[in-house]
Amino acid sequence: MQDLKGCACTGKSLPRLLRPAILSVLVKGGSHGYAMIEELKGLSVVGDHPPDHTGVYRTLQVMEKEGLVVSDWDCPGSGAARHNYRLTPKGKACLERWKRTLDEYRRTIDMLLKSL
Amino acid sequence: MQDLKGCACTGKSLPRLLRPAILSVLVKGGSHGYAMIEELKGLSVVGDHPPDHTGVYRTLQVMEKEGLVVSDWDCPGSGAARHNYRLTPKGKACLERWKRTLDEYRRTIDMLLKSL
DNA sequence: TCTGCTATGTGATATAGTCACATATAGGAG
DNA sequence: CTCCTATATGTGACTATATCACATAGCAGA
Repeated sequence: MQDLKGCACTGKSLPRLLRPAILSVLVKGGSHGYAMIEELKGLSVVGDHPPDHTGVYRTLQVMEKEGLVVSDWDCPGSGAARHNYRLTPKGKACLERWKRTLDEYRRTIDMLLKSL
Repeated sequence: MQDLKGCACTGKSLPRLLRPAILSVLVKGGSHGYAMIEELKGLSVVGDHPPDHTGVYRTLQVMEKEGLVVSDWDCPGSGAARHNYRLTPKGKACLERWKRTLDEYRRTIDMLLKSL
């Protein structure tokens, strides 16, 4: 399959949840940064503490360099131009890998909670 | 109670799991770095990927500066000297806070898994 | 003496996320 | 026309967390 070595989705570096959250929005169809930020507010990553918008834009840039997403410019007749993102096959593979990783996280957190 | 503002245990900065893992070992009784590392191998934070030992020592130093743990030197007749750590009341408060935070993480991860 | 286990640590680097700040279009209120 | 709000995107500097390479020291057994 794809080369995911060193990618955060392998769980190598106990990641935060921004990357899988972005992937979960994109898998439902292409979208742009601002719309994702609005959706992530609804998802509410821990309490009422949505992720910083700069982190979302920056993560999208990094994910594009890594080949997980591709983008094109959407210049509507009215309103600000926007960057439209779509998942690549590599991005979909990354997403599948995240399912396992998140499941492992959940089990680890369960173990921790039991021993606290 | 204690001033935990800005402390990672409030969940402010989607943390990794090293701090609560260390607290979970210490709450069972005082211990030293090496023993904690051995226990954390058993806990296996994600797959078979135990935390780096330098991170544990460094985190303990930081936690001592923050007043979550206190230490004294244990110089046994034979073997290398070791740093013995115990939880402080502030450390116990931090631990209690972590329970809520970890529970929130688990719920967030559950939500994410459902939407992937 | 050499190896391995116990036990502790520093220096440099990498990664992830936050805070303050900057830019631009467009619509409505005053 | 100006100000405010919403939409939309970003950079620079900083902080927090974790990893990699490397260093040290006691003691036990081959």
